[in-house]
Amino acid sequence: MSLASAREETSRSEKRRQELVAAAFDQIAEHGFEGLRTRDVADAVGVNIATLHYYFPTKEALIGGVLEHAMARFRSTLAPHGSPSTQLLNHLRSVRKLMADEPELGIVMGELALRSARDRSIEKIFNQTRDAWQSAMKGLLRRGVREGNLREELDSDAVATLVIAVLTSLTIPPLRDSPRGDQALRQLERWLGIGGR
Amino acid sequence: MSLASAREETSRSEKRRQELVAAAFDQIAEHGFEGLRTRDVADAVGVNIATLHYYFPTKEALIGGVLEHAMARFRSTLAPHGSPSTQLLNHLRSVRKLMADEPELGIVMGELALRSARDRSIEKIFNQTRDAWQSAMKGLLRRGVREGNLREELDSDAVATLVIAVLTSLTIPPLRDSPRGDQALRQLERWLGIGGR
Amino acid sequence: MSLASAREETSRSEKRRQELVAAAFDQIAEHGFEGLRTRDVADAVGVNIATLHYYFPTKEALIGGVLEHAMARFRSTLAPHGSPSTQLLNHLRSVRKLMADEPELGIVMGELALRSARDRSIEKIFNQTRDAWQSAMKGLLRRGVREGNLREELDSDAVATLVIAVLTSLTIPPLRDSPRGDQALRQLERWLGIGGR
Amino acid sequence: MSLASAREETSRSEKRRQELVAAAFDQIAEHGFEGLRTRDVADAVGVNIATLHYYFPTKEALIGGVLEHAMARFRSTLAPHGSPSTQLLNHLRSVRKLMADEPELGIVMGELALRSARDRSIEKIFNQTRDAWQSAMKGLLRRGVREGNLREELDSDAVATLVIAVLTSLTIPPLRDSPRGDQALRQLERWLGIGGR
DNA sequence: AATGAATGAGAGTTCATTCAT
DNA sequence: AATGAATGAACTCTCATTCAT
Repeated sequence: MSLASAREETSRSEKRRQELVAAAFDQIAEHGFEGLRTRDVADAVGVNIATLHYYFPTKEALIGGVLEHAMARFRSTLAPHGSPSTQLLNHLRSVRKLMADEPELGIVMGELALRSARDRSIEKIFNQTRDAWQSAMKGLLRRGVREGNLREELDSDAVATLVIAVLTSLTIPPLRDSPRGDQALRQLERWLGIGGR
Repeated sequence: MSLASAREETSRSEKRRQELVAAAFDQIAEHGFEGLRTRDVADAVGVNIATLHYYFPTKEALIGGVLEHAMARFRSTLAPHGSPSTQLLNHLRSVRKLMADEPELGIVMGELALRSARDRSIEKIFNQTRDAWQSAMKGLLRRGVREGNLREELDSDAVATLVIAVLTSLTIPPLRDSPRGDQALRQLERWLGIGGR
Repeated sequence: MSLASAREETSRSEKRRQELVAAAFDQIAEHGFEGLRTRDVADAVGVNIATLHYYFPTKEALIGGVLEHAMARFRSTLAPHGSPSTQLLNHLRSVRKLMADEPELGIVMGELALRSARDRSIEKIFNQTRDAWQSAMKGLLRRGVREGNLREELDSDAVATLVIAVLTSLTIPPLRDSPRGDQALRQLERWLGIGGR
Repeated sequence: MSLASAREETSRSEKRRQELVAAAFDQIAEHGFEGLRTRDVADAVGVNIATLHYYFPTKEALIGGVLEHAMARFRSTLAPHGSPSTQLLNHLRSVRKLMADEPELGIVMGELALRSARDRSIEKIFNQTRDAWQSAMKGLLRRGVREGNLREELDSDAVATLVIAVLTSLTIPPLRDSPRGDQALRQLERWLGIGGR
């Protein structure tokens, strides 16, 4: 087998893994963990249930794949550029946009968040992501104050926490779909002194 | 059977219903909807599984009971008195206290919130509660502004939404247990101009 | 419910347990442990597979029931009366008869014996039975020598072991069905000086 | 391809077959037929499961290989030399030694013996081996009597059967590991008038 | 000669629900 | 009002076997 076809082989296999993860993701978004059935996942991809177990030995392993996928999808929103206040504004709006465009991601994150209370491996990854988010946010706020883009009196740590709290609440159904999410964010922007109007 | 014993009979029956609901509530808090088993609920109360079905014909009916119970428990926190800004402060703190003292309620509310995306009957009750909360909050803020306890420029509707968003985020694991919940709330109080310090 | 019907209830339940054990016994006799399927056992009794699990939570528990049953069936052969040499002769012949009349018991004992090498709980019960058998046999031989029914020079312990070895070998297919089993036993009787001819 | 390399190819292929048979043998010894998994066999040899099926089209075929292997291993013990009584003694002791040194062989023979009740092809080979063994033993005894090494009154056929029965019982767990196996054999030697103390 | 990927059939086990008592 | 017994339908996971490469 040539190197090229070996690479092809690898990617074909990896593709199947991702198809399965994507299908599982969709199932969770639609029916919750409560309604996640390995057979439905396999059916959605069009493979036998045994094939699913060939890639993911247990349901738990499949969920692990979904966790990774969701986290990666979410983290990709955190890449910032521009002045601190612009970055902050962009971040708030891109998270909001992400939740509006892909409500499934919000649902799955919510399901994972709840599950993190019962599943150590999920909890660990969740905490890591949250800490990274928190310190990125804090650094952004601090730089904003230093560069004069944000109000002086602002306590970067507490505000970072509050901002994350508000963004997190966007994943919860009552706020996700309604225009209230936008409303809450705009008020936050006002208090932060960014975003105009 | 005398009227008295009939009433007794009824209340004894009602007590059993509530025991079952409480046990189901605990199960959901500990294992999520994913891990809710009617048999475990019956065992926890010490009755036969068939007895549970005598009181709640289906699992859904039992979950309905839990929903009612959780909502009632939560709404009881919303009864305020004192000046608007004091009321607001009290409300923020009592919700925070409730989440700290009874984390199970937060978990179950979270589980129900997620389920509301899939279950019309839950969604309906959730929306009602949210709307009642929102308009109570809005009224409070408006009165606060009118009476001079709160800043003039405050847009009562947007702020009400934001406050509810922050309070809601307290039910989510990453914020529930850590001191960050308090941190976020204190920052919110500062922005609202209540709570001193 | 009256005491009588309670007793009836108990025995009806016990009866079902025994039906299931008997069916499992038959399956093992016919197909070995290798071919033991809980579904077939349930079908043989005419109940749903879930009913089987109502009585025996796991397959292992069912096998435990079969073990008990087989052992009890076997031990019932050990009840002796008459003079020692008569008892000994009776014992040899009744074990042989048991194996000839109920070859299934021999097969199942063989399957259990092999499994005892891998399963501590089976091993334990097997060893107990063997020890009880060994000491009963030894006592019988010793009394036989003392009462003059058996040769003086006989080493009761070694002979007891040998007798048990020969009887045990009767459960193994090559000796079980053929007339060779009888032949071996008759030779043993001759050496023991019992059984005439 | 030259003749030499063709032969090499064949023998390399034969070697792989034997590796697989040996691995299957070990699996049966450790887990019984009940726990024999073709995948484990392939893994033990370090080849893909599909490779196993290249050499043995079905699991039955693999078991056939194990049967042959076990029988060959066992028959090799039956080659005797010396005077009849010495040969007999050697035979008893070498069988005992074989069982003590390689208990796996005993286990696998036991598993095969049980399976012979259900599998015609195993039964056939088992009967052949047993018959060969029986007539070799009988001839040995007859010659022993003729040459004055063994007691006159001895019925060679019955005694041969008995000896084989005792040796067979050595493969069964309760007698295999304990010192009782030796005890039984020594008593047998005493009755045969060979081996002395 | 060897492999990765895939599968059909079936394994033991679970669970909400029912029903006679 | 309460129970023991029973069940249908499903669930996750397993295994011998196949096939394209």
